[in-house]
Amino acid sequence: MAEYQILKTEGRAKRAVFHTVHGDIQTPVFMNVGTAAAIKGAVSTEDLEGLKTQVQLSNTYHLHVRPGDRIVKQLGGLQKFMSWNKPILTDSGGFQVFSLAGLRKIKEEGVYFHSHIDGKKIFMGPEESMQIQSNLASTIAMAFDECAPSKADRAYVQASVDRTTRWLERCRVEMNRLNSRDDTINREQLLFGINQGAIYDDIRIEHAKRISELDLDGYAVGGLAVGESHEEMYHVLEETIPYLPKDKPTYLMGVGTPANILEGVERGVDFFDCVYPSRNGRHGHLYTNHGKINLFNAKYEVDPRPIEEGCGCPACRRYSRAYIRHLLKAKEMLGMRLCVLHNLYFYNTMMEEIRDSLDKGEFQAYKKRKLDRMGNPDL
RNA sequence: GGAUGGGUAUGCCUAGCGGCGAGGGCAGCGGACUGUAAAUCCGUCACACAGAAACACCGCAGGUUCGAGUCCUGCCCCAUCCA
Repeated sequence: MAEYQILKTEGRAKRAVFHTVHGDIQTPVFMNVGTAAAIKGAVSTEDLEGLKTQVQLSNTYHLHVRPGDRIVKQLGGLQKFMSWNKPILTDSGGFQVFSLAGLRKIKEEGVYFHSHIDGKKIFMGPEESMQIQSNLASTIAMAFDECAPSKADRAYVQASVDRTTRWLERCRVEMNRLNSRDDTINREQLLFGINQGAIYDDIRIEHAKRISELDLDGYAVGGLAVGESHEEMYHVLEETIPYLPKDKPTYLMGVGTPANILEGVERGVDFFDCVYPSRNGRHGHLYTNHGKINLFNAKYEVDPRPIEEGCGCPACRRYSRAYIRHLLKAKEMLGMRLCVLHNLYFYNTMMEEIRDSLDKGEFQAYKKRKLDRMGNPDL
């Protein structure tokens, strides 16, 4: 059984440790996203060891489609498969209900997808999602939910949230059953519930109260950063998190920019994840303490400086902006790789700084300094 | 000297075969991306402009035609082959 231990608080911000069978997670933490059991951009497990990565996130839907969760199970689970012996969180497929909206139908029993790879029919309900995640043997499994678009109307959101609640109850029963089976690889697999409700405070709060009664291992706020404004997102966090269990970790799914993370920590979030550092890295957008830069821009053509002065990442320790820009323009794999390494290092380092500042009771000061230096609040 | 095939916009390649203010691609330049259908996508890429108003070049010069990038003639380049 996992233990969530709060070490320090500052306002609603929390500094904690989450003890799991796969090791401790120091929070607040940014999980590095490797959807298909790999962080895109040719990032290896060895790389991650030098990037302060604590947790990797992989995806139920994608790994079910390819290579197949049974194959991963045969090979000893995702940790062995990927050669990563630290915690892994698997997303449930709930986000694909949103992102693959054109390829699926939602029913009470679950969701019928057409595979984005070959069009094959795939059914995924709460039980299937739990079975797949159990086969993958991740440290933390996410409940199967519907991530509804932020602009969905009230009636739709209410119906969707009610269904997500029923699904959550089914997830819990199924996860308990799977964890008690002898042939389950990780019999201590944790289950996090997901709060939904778009930007309707009352639906969010009501749902938070409902799922809190289920005594799950952690609670996520989902359905944010899907079209609403930053203000709306922060408002939802302020209104909703107080109704989630204080003695369990809180996870803000799919978020976000460095500024989003600082605002999230302030409102009580422990876990974050986002494709930004990896995707933006592949696209040549680099995070620095003085704002985001686009290495494709002509002004970096003869820039001999590293991406960021003083940065300890593998890209900044050796290479110039001009060289990496050349690699990107020449479509050399190394270019993307170095950029992704830098961005992950930037994010993971920022989380380390956040934890340090919380330890010292100086989070507010740190946050202000960081945001001032980065300039653009949307970063 | 002869034969054949070509020359398409401020860079490169290419579509066009009588209605073209000329379509694509690459390169360039800029932008987007939030639990990853993304090494992707979008914009821009002579000047100007959506107007009975403009007209800067489709190797160059003529010609045929209501109308020519497209057909004809000559010339200039390029490529390949033959002397």
